Amino acid sequence: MTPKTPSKAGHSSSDSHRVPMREFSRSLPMALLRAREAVMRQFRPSLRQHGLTEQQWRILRALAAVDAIEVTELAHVAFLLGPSLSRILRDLEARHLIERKVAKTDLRRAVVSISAKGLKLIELVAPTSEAIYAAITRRYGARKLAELQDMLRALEDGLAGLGAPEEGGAEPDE
Amino acid sequence: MTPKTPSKAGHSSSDSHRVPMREFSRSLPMALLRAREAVMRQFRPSLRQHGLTEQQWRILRALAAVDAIEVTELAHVAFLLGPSLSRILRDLEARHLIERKVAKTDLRRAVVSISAKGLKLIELVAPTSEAIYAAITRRYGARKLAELQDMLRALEDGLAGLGAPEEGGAEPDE
DNA sequence: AGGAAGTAATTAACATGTTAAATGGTTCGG
DNA sequence: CCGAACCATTTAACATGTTAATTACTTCCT
Repeated sequence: MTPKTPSKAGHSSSDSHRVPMREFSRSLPMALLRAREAVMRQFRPSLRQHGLTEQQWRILRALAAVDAIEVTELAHVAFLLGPSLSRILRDLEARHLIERKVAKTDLRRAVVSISAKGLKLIELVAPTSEAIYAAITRRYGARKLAELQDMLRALEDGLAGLGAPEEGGAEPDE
Repeated sequence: MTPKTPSKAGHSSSDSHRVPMREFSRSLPMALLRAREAVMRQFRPSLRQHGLTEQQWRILRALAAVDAIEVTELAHVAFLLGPSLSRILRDLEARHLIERKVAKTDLRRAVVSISAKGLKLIELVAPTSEAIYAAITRRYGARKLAELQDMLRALEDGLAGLGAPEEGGAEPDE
């Protein structure tokens, strides 16, 4: 039925050119990407049904947990770069899901908060989202999931200062 | 150092609005995203120095491992969606890093292969890339790294058929 | 005070992610 | 042999990732 038979178009592992490199499917970035995609694939349809992208949902959730927050701090919390955040906030504000005002003490800073409409949307989406998360947890095992998260955090922390030049410390040579 | 002192702007955990939701920083998608970003942050500067994006590098590496490959299969291997791959192949071909020709047996299919120039570029970048990977492995521990990869693959496999409707097979109930 | 340097946010420009639609080619049933 | 259904690839349209440049405001130094 499915003519999905590979093993054609030439040969299996024809290394006519061969550079000494990792097998690629075994690379850590690829493994992380694939795992994350497998997870997000579960959530995207539900979010899309409510007109939200993954990043917009991240922002709303972050806002729902606080009274108000400055843009820079929001970028940090939601793990988004400034330019992305800027565009998304413009859009969410136009949809009246958030509110924005300038800080009184520093006119450069903007303070963002979620609106009543935004809260209503969250309350609408949250149950499905939590159900999906619960299903994933059941499938993978709560214990194992916690362990995975620990290992991911350890990886992140371990790499925190590898190629990143320490500010305040002179770089030996160059 | 880091004036990352929260606990201002009102209060610490001001739950003026509170929706029953996971703490967010503890969400699996976020953990995977952060970990992957920490890893990629190590590679990007080197790739950028050679005028390559992460995805372009993925494609060149995949091509270096085979003689030739069809576009659909390449998309699968490099974990890219069709439209992205289409654009990138156009660009790489214009830079003469790859070559493309139509399949003789099926005029719809295109067959792609790496060029001599592309191979030279890979040989130029690979040493640095491998050195970075080695540094990460040392930092995190080879054993632990292998374990992490196993857990990531298990997660991916476990989620393979959760929300995806099985074609031809009825979904029992859970 | 006043200009140099620094900072917060946005804008610009290009590359990719994501879904839908279009294009060109193939296969199959009648 | 012809059209319907199907398939591989590309194009379209919009949202985000990523780095550099701008803009507006603030601080600091003399």
